[in-house]
Amino acid sequence: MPTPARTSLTAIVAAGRSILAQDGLDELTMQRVAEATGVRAPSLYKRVPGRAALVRLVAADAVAEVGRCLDAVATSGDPVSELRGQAEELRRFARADPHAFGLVFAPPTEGRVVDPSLLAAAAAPVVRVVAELVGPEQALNAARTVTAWASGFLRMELAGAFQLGGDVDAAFDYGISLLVDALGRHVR
Amino acid sequence: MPTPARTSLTAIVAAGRSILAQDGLDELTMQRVAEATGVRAPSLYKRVPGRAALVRLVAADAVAEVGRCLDAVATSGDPVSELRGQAEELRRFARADPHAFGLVFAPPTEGRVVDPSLLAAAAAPVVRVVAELVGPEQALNAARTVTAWASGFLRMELAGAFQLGGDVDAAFDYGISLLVDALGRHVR
DNA sequence: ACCTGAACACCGTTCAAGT
DNA sequence: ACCTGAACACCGTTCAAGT
Repeated sequence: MPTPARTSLTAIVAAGRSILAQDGLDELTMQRVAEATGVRAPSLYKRVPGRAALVRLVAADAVAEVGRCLDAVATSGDPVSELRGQAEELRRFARADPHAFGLVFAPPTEGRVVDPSLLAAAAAPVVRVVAELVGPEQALNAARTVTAWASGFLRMELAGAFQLGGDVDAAFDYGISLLVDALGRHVR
Repeated sequence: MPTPARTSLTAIVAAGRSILAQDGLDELTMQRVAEATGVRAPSLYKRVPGRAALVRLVAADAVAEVGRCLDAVATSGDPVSELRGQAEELRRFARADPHAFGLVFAPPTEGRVVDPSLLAAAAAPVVRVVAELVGPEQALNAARTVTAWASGFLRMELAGAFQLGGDVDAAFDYGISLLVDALGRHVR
C-alpha cells in the first residue's frame, strides 16, 4: 500500500546547506540531515544515492546561488564598476557562508564536483561583464583570470593564509584594481 | 622496561603524504598510516594527537616543499621571468600532487590550517621576486594578488571547473602575462 | 511506495595489559 | 617507554520487514 512521502529532495538539500553553513562539512552527516528532515537515515537513500552525492547536490545549490547573486549585482551598465561589484559580492557570499564557498571548487578527487552546466551558468554573468570590458575574443581568458584571482583570494582569506601582516581589505582592493585597470587597457 | 621506538613522526608524516598522493584525503586514515609505518593504529597516538593533527602535519610538509620549489626556481636574476617560472613551478607541483595541493589552502573550519610561519616561509620567495618588480611598499599586495590568482587558477583547473571550452594553457598564459605586465607598469 | 529497526563494515580514539 | 588487543562511539550503507 502506498505511503505519502514524508520528505523531498529539495528539503534534504536545504537541510544539508543549513547544517553545512552552521557546523561545517564534517557535520553534514546522513543522520543529521535525516533528523533535520524528520526522517530516519536509511530513508534518505530513496532520494539520494549516498552522502557523496548529497554533498555534490549541496555544492551545486551553493553554486547556483552564487550565480544568481553575480547576475543580480551587475546592473549599473558600467562594466568596470559591475566587475568590482561582482568581486565584492563574491566576497560577501564567502564570508556569509564560508563552508559552502569552500565546497564550490573542491577537487574532483574528493568526489565533489559540480555539474559543468551549473558552473557555466554561475560564471556566465562574469563572462558577460568582462566581455563588455575586453571584447568577445578575450572574454573567456579574462573572466578566468578574474575568477581565479577572486576565488583564490577569498579561499586564502578564509583559510587565514594572509599571515604576513598588512591590510587584507587593501590587498583585495589592490588586486581588483590591478585587474580592472589591466583589462581596461586591453581594449582596442 | 623501555622499548625501542618502532616508528617516528617523520616516518608517519612521510607515509601520510604518500597515501594522500596516491589515494586522496579520504584514504588518509590512521589505520592505513599505521600499516604503512609497520605499527598498529593506537601507537600513532604516541606521536600525533589525532587524525586532524596528522592531516595538518601532512599539509605543512607539502607547504614546505612548495616553498623550497618556489625558491629554487627563482635564480635567473630577471624578476619577470622568475615570476613566470614560479607560476609554472606551482602548476607543476599541483599537477604532480593534486591532493597535497588541495590541502594547502583548506579552510580552517575543516580543521586543517598550516602553521603561519610555514606559510610565510613558502610565500617568501614570491614576495622577494615581486619586490624586485614593484618595490618594497607594494610587494605584499602584489604578491598576494599573484598568489591568489595562481592558487585559484590551479584549484579550478584541478577541480575541472573550466568547462566553457577554450584553451586552458592559453588562459594560464593570459593570466600570468596580464599580471606581470600590470605589475611591471606599476614601477616608478 | 515509502519508512524503519537491525545489522554490517569501517573508522577514530581510549585504555588496561603486556614487554 | 612503547606497543597492542579489546572495547566504545559513531558513521555510511544495506535490507528484510512493516504500513
